[in-house]
Amino acid sequence: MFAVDKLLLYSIRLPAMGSPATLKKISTQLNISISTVSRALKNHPDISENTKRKVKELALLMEYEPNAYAVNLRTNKSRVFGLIVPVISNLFYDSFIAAVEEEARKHGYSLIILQSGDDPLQEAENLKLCKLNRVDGVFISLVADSNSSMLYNKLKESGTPVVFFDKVPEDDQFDRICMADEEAATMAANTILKYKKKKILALMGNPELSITRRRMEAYLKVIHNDPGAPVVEIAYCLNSAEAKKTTAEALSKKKRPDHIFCMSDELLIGAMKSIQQTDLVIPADISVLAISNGFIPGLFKPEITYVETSGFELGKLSVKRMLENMEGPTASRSILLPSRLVTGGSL
Amino acid sequence: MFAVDKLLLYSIRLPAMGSPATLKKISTQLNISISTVSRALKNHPDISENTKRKVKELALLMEYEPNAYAVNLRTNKSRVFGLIVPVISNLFYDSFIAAVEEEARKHGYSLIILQSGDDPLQEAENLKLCKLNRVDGVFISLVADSNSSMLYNKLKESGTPVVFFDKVPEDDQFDRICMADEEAATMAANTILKYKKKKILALMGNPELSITRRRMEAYLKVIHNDPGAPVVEIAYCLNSAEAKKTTAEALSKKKRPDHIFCMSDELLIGAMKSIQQTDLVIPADISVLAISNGFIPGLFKPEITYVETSGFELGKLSVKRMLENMEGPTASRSILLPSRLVTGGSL
DNA sequence: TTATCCACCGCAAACATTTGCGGAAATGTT
DNA sequence: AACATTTCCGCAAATGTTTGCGGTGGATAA
Repeated sequence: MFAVDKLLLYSIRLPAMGSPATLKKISTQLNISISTVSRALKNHPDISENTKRKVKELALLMEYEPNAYAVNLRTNKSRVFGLIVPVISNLFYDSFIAAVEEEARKHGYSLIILQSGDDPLQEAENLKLCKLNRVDGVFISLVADSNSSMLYNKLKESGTPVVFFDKVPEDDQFDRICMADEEAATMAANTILKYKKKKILALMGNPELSITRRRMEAYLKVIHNDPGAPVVEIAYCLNSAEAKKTTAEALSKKKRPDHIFCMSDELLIGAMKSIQQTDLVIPADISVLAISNGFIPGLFKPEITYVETSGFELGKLSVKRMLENMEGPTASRSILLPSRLVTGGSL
Repeated sequence: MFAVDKLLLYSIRLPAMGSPATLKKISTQLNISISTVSRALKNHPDISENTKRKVKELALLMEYEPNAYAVNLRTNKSRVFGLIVPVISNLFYDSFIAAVEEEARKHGYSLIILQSGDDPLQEAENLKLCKLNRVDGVFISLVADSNSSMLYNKLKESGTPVVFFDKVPEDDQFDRICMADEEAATMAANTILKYKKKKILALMGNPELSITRRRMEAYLKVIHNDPGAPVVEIAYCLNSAEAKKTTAEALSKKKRPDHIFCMSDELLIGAMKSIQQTDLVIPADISVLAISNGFIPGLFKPEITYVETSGFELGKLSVKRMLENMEGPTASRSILLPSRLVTGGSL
């Protein structure tokens, strides 16, 4: 922590001389070889304690920090993950990102974030950017009609692990981390059945996505299995605005629904906007149930009952899986994150 | 697009042999020097069209992509920006991040994202990570009691531009991009004065932050300048929960406020939760005005009137400023993003 | 014929680091 | 004293790319 050779201290042109300190600069100051400095800094047993001490002290003094690029070039590792999402500004993804960042940093990894903006071309470009930046692994949630399968196949073959999350490919030869969609939808359906509703408006997302199909099928399966099953009207909405419009139309019909199911936060927002524009009272006139990340439902009065899909948890799981991949090659796995019912006052 | 020498085609062990293609591999295949390949690929005038053609075709065939690390090591540029925020999962920051990603990518930059989690130590660590990753520039929004000034001074001295946004230091020798806080607060104050309110509860954020002080001072200045000024009770709340508690207490007093001003989305959420738990009607019994990113106010019924502070716009501005810095050293600047009033039904 | 010039290309250093190998000195063993 | 072992360290190659500089061969001009 102190006592660098005094003579040395004076002979050194102290801080930033040629700016960033390098192994070479340290080595010439100390009149030893570069490799010795390198080894001393990483406690290689070949180096004497005495030398180590000197080197470390000088390194501290000169504020030496290894040049990541040189290290990466040599070792072919970057300690950086790529993270590709359709959009960043989204309640689910941003909590996912937050979790990944938090977990990754604990293990010394940083994060490069790319958004694909629902554009398969940009998604492909993002994959290339990941390759170009030589990331050690990539997390990706696919855009709807993504067709970059060759691309991530190639990535995988080249030894870069790919972990899919949320919007995942059908192909089970990949690592896939997602919500237990069937379970969540089943839970939602079972819950609403208890309330003996007559007519359900079920707002579903993009029908091209497997996540939508899984949730819908599970939902319908439960409902249709019930003897006194309510009528279910399925409506596919790509975004909040469509959900709002669809809801408004449904509510203005004479035989309006007495329950609305929303398979995502986005759709919930749209539905609520329309409900708020009527005089209908929740839950007396109409009840609402959603699958949600948990933030939005709590903003309304009454708070909306929802089946939780935690982006944060999913993120932590994804990192865990990625780290397993970093240890060495493993068989691909599909992991489902269980969900739970959070009761508000909307039923 | 075709017609690689046929002989060549056969002599090449086609795709991934030693996996990633390099200049060297191309050069040996073609029996020319590495430098020629390098120059051919970047259209250096010294290289004949013929050679260029051959090189490019083979490069395509072998799926050559330059190794970013080697390039960075050589050129000392990474084409990566660092972006440090207190938290990612936040309506303001995530739209900011989205904008920065979008703009940065247009100019060939990628983004490394770090969150400091309101911890000055982690903020310092993040700064170090940026240095370590040799980013070409860093965007940073400070945590409350941040004291990393030496750190970003050092970064700046070492030639890495730093652009502060939102939560910026007092020191005007840095680039600072933020909302026109005075203007926004003044606008909010002037707006509410028209409504002849008696008692205002003003929810303010962390008093340690200059952003809070600026907004508060401007707000109070306008109010106190009015002859029939309403009483203003200032309450500092660090988060949504505190805002909720504070509001609840205020509303339960006999002389309850007839207007609530929230200087941020977070505080608005807390306030609304408490209002919703009463029978008070907005705007008849109590009116609400916020400074907001724009998403939250639209969720309520009636929609909350707010002064907009767009994270998205701020992001675009920040990148623009950063790119100016990339051109060469410039004098530090402070940029204010003007705000506008968005009228809902809460007044 | 010789000087000049241009078009084209290769050599080698440089960037910062890691690592296998080998070597000198010091110490230990007969 | 001769040999073996251990301790400690340096040499040099390797990673992939960029770039200043120098060199070759051919054409044109003097």
